[in-house]
Amino acid sequence: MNAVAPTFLPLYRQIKDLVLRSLEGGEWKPGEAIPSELELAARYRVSQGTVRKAIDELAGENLLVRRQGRGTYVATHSEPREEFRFLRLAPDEGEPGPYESRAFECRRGRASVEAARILDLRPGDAIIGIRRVLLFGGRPTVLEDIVLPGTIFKGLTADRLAEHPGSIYHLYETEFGTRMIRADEKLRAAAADASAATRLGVPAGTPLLSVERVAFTYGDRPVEWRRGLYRTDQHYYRNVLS
Amino acid sequence: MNAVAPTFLPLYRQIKDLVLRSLEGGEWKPGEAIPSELELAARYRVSQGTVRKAIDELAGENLLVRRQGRGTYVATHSEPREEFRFLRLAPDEGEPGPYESRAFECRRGRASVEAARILDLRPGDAIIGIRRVLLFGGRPTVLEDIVLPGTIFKGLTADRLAEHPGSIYHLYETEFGTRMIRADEKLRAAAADASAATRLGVPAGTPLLSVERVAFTYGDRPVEWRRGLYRTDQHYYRNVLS
DNA sequence: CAGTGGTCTAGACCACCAA
DNA sequence: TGGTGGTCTAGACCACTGC
Repeated sequence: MNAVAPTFLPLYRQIKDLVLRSLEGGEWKPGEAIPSELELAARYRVSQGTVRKAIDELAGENLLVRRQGRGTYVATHSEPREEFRFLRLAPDEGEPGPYESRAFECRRGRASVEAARILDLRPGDAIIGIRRVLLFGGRPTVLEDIVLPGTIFKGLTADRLAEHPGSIYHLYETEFGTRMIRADEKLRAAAADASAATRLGVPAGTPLLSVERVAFTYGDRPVEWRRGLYRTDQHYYRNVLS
Repeated sequence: MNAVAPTFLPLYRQIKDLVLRSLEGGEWKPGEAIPSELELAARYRVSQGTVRKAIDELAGENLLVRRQGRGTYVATHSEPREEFRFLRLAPDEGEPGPYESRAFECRRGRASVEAARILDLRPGDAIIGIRRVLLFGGRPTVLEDIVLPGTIFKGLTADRLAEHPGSIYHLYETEFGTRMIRADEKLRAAAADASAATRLGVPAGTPLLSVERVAFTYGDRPVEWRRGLYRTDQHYYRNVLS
């Protein structure tokens, strides 16, 4: 928006961009190790310290994971520590536990004007719509509507959703080569309508937490739009202000 | 909790702790500049690079602010950029604007068992309870109950709240020498009870966003507990997952 | 033991700001 | 113009991992 053109781009920033391009292009895949700092320094003709600073920033943005004595790895949504990075629901009592996802709808459609604006498409472009419920301890707790660009996620069906273990972002990553790296959320309180009430097993009118999310992949490209309705009678949405 | 005793404490970590102690002890006050990197390097008998890494971390935690060509400053809640770090309410249309705070209650009391647990006090210890409404564009939007330890905030009255411009954290900082550096929040959806409905000018039963916060000062000491009820018909709570 | 990331240093130079 | 933070280098050594 109001970004000022930098008068000067430090070397380590340029190196960071080069590494980013390799990540984006799939030269190193999620879960794999990238070359050692000394190798990268030789490749780019800079000192180890400069590579180090570039990698530091990428690790800070959760794109890479450093492991002392072993190497630096491309982050992946299959790691347990990533499991609750994008799902900030915690139970009132005890630790966040496993959940079950039940997708009850998955169909192709056309982007509305709003969906097109948000996902940077044109109205009428192919999209895929998913509706699902998340169950914690067998209890329906989250009802979600997910909208995806059809071109990227072509071939995504309810069956493939059901087959796939783990988080949906893990599926995006392994099956469609699209890694989510950041998301913006807008939270509101809303009353359950008849449909949501039925799906979540609460009376109509029950206050629910409405969570609208736009998720981005490399280069700040929006590739997922979803709206969730959360029951918050036995869970809460946790956040840290720092 | 399950932190492993580090077998080895890097030098820059020790320097960081020393700087932290000076901040905590008030050697450098909010808004002031701390000594230059070279001065600190001389004081602690380490290289500039080591001081640099320590300061980098403190700046990353929003305790210090670097300003190229000028120096490094102690962060303060009086800066505009801090204004919305702890208030994540944004209007549906337009940019976050100024708001007005009306404290309609401010009284001394005794800590309940729950308040004592959360604020690390003993039940019956002195506390101060504040109730206030935040107005955006003249419209009541947030209703908050704030609980503070009486020993730290002795002498806080409704008048002083009313006199003070800017955010309440700015007041804590300037009047009571207590700087908030981090907060945990738990979000839920709740229905407006009669009292909240009146204060916020909505029908009873209206879904509201419930935000419970525990805020911490240096050393992870909890010093504020509050619960807010947010109208979300023209505003939303923004969050970034990264 | 070899290889990786992590720390620390000393010094040079650059970009930015205030006076 | 001097002082501050910001970048970059080269090299030494330490801590951790896996073979």
